[in-house]
Amino acid sequence: MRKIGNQKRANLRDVAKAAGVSVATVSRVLNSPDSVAPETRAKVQSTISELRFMPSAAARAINSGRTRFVGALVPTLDNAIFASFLSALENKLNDYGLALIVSTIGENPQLEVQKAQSLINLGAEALILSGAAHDPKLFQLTNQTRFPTLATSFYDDSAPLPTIGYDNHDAAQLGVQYLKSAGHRHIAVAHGPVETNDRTQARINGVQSVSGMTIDYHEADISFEGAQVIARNILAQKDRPTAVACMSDVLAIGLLQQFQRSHLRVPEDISVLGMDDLPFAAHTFPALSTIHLPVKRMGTAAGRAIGEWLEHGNEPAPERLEPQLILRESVAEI
Amino acid sequence: MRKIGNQKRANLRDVAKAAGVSVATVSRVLNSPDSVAPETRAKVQSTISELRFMPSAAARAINSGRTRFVGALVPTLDNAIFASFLSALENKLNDYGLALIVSTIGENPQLEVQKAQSLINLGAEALILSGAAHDPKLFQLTNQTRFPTLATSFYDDSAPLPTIGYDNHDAAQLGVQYLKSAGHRHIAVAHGPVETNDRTQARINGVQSVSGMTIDYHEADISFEGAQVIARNILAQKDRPTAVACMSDVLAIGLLQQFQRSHLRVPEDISVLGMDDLPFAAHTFPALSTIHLPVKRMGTAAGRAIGEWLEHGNEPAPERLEPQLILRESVAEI
DNA sequence: ATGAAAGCGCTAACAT
DNA sequence: ATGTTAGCGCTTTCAT
Repeated sequence: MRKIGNQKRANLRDVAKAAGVSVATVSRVLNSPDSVAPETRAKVQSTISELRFMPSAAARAINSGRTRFVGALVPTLDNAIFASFLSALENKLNDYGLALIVSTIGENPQLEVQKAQSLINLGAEALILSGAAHDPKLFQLTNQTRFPTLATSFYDDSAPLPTIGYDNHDAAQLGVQYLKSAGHRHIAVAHGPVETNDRTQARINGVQSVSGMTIDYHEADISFEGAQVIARNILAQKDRPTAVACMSDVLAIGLLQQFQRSHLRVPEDISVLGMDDLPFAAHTFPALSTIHLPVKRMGTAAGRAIGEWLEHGNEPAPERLEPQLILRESVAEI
Repeated sequence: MRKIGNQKRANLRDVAKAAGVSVATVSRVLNSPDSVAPETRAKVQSTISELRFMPSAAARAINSGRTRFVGALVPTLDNAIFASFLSALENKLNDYGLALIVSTIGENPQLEVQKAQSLINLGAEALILSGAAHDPKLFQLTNQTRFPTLATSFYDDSAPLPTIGYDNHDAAQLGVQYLKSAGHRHIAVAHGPVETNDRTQARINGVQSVSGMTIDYHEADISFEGAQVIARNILAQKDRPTAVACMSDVLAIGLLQQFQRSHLRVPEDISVLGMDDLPFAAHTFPALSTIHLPVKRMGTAAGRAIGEWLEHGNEPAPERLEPQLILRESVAEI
């Protein structure tokens, strides 16, 4: 038994004995107070606080089969996009009396399976995933057992899992179309690794769906170092594009800095468009024009979906959230 | 009982029956495989995977008294400082086979007590706090029961709890001293709310410890909006300071933008010094000089401390991590 | 309205 | 090396 310090934690029996009732009665005041006589209830409740009694979640779980927490798997916390999502998710979950436990998995599908496994072992009642690309084993894990699982950060109403998110294809298309309407005909696209990230792939498809543009593709890590590499390559070009569409704000902000450092003015000499709408994006100089991805709303929607699923058995319907063009100062009309 | 889909989850007894051994043997191959004959072990293991058996964490916890997860309470995830800390913490914890569950509490001490309570209810084996200011009830909760609790984000070897962190007083002092050595004699200090944040208070004390400076204090929310207000106030001054020391990078980055927007050059017209060293800080234009707070190392140290405490009973010693001056481009020597 | 008692899935003595 | 069995702290019938 786990004892902390000297006095071991009081349990149901201790309370029952001290209050002069049976354990069943104590359990009742905990779970259905109305079924207990007011006086009895009052006495039990006061004994509970006297003894600082706290029901054991484990013992509860073993009986009720409910742990009241769900797990989320995200690539990283080191990215405001996921952090915002998770904080909105946690808030909504709390409305349903559900706790959230977060695991980070990098971009490693194997690790994801493993962490999903431990989350389920731990007792998670549902899983919330990011993106569409997952190890098949993950689906074995969740699909076969019909384990409540939700995919986020993308929208696809024909996916094997319910999805809640924005359409990455459309988001990128929206950006490039805007660039086109602003008069740009030759642009660069800066994006992260395609191989390991399905959302990036979807965005590139969106870019390609816009006709009548000359487009150079630059792939690098989504990091400031990656941006540096891309900037160097763009700067070295003989026929330089008039704008660069970044598939991530981090890349855009990095480019902003690198261009200015090379005495290229943004947007006079070259335009930069981001994607994500990180908190910082509005506060760079010049302020970044970007595609806003509704991650807060996504977190709230995911929380509600899971809450309804677990508490009322309503299986979630796919939900599509619209990305939005945010015009600030980093793109010029030409 | 919780059953998912049709076939209820296999349990120890099912495995034992199917493998033709006793439940104890199955339990043994799970917990001390070496004590089981190789053949028996092999048979049991194969039955385990056939039946997709997964031990129930709750049942385990109830017996062993161990849940193998710890809780962390942070103000917010919407701040790279905490996100970095947590990801390092989680990594280190994983080395000890410990999982991390994160709760966000804003700047609300009441909420902190409440969330701490639910974490403990849930079965957390230890708690990791941020900062020094907590509701007394929190200490009742943890101190009286000698619940393993660690405080981070500040250092104080005489605190009631073991602390792992940097000295906020020294960090601020370091910054202002640098400004002084660079020739600045009249500076502004931009900081967040003092009332609700003990770390901010400590930093201000550090600022005040430097003599021979004229210092204007500007308090605002730690946000870009807050920075905007502070920038307006500084800009409106007749006798303008030559530098502003920000107690947070968010404030510094906001100021950078606001100053440039008002056609004030940084650092030629006014210097800006940050604190935190957010990932973005190196990639603003001009790049931000700042005080680096070793949050990654702090996360690792905290993870190790908790791991050693829980796994080997070694109570952690306070640990002091040094803040570090990072010279980039936003401060001029005059 | 309350109590007695049977488990839940597992671990840990204790036997063999 | 393996089995038997008594719990762990709680919820939940089923009686009363």
